[in-house]
Amino acid sequence: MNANIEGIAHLEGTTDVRALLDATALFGGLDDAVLTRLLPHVSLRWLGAKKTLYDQGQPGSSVFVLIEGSMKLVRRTGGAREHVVRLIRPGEVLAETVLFSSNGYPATAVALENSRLLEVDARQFAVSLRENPLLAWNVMERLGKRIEELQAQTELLATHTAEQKVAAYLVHRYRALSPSDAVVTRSCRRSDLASLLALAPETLCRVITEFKRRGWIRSESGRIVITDPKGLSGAAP
Amino acid sequence: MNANIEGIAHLEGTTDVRALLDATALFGGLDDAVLTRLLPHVSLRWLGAKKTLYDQGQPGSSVFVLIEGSMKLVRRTGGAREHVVRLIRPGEVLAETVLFSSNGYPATAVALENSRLLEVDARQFAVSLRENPLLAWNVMERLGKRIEELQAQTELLATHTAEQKVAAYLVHRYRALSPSDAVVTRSCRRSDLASLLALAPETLCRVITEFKRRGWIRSESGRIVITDPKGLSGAAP
DNA sequence: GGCATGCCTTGATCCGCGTCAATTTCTCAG
DNA sequence: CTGAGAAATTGACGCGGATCAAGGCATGCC
Repeated sequence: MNANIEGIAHLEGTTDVRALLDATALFGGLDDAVLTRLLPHVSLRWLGAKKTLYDQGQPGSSVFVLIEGSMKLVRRTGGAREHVVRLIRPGEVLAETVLFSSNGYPATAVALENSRLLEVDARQFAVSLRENPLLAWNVMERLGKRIEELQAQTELLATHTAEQKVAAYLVHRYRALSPSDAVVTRSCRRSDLASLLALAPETLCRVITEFKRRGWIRSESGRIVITDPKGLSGAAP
Repeated sequence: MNANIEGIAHLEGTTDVRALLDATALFGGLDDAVLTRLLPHVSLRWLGAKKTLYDQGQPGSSVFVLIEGSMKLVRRTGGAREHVVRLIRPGEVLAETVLFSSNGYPATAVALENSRLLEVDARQFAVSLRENPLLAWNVMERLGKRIEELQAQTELLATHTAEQKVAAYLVHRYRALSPSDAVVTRSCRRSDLASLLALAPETLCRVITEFKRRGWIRSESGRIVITDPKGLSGAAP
């Protein structure tokens, strides 16, 4: 029931791969011929909650599009510590960089809930890319967006205090939702969100408590509900 | 005299735009016809030290390639504070995202020393992109690399202590150099480097002093010379 | 239902790093 | 060469958030 950015919500439950492909921002609006050639190299996959889709460093042979559910990307850095890099929602693309990099998957992908994805063979994708300028353009737009997202993320980590980070994140998510509802889905654990924002779980918890006290948010069966976007925006620089 | 990643060092001083274009990773190896069509929309620009190439938010009509010199990208975030986002060296591309985004330049570009750049008209670039799959592929590779760089940057900011940040940064730069010399060029001011690593200038200074004391680096007329890469790597997780 | 395991929450403590302030060194115009 | 302004350094101090520790609350397995 959550709002899907990419407008594929109405296809929930569909198993028609072609229809699903066509509904994504990446593959939408392509010539029938292109889609037809790509189709044999696309498959629909189910993934149970907490299951790993692929591991960091593993040679990457596929690109994915999340259809339903949610996932997290985790990096194991030098130490034993692991760091959540990105949370993924329906319509978003995973492992785009595999197309160009020979270093394999840059992070480990884990399902947060039962999920459904399209798996696209990277080699065939690359072939189609060279043949089809529109597809190439779509991919470039997508990569450009990723770059902007990452820049926003770096800025978030660089400049802000704990309260500012959380406020900025919540406002960001709030803006991505339909204006009608104020629910920020929290399918990930608090500790995952904390890791994404480079905070200790305890600190995140304290900030959330404080925001509740100020009447900016409310907790509702594990989700966070934004009640005062104005107030939050005031705390996010 | 410094090592240029992109192998355009031997063209220092050249004013032959076509030769310069052909030497870049982005436009190298293209058909003559493509290059010829693009050429009228490419110009060579000089920029004095401390001069601004373009301002954040300004509608972006050009993409640039740095030929000689060095630059910094600065973002003015909500507050008055400004944050160095990226340091740019010869061969690197500036403002790639202008091709896809309608938000104008995402950051302000300032020359750190006297610099020379190629200016490519964005509109014409986009046209060539649609017509030429090889060029499109080059651009996608470039964008993919940027994404990986940004991911490394986020990780740097997220996980590490001040010492780890500096050590990781120095090691990173050291690896990008030719193995023969251990000089990390420091054409930027300390405060710029501090901002890039999200540190107070004072903190950066203290860390550098400490690293000198440990015999890992040396100062030499404003540059930092790495004397013990092993030691540094040990401090970078 | 009952127990267990893991996560969230709350409290107490500590330390790294940002801030402020004072001194030294660098840069460059004249 | 000389002086002025900016940047780099060094020191003292305080705060924000990480860490450690303990208790409350879910979820899942038998």
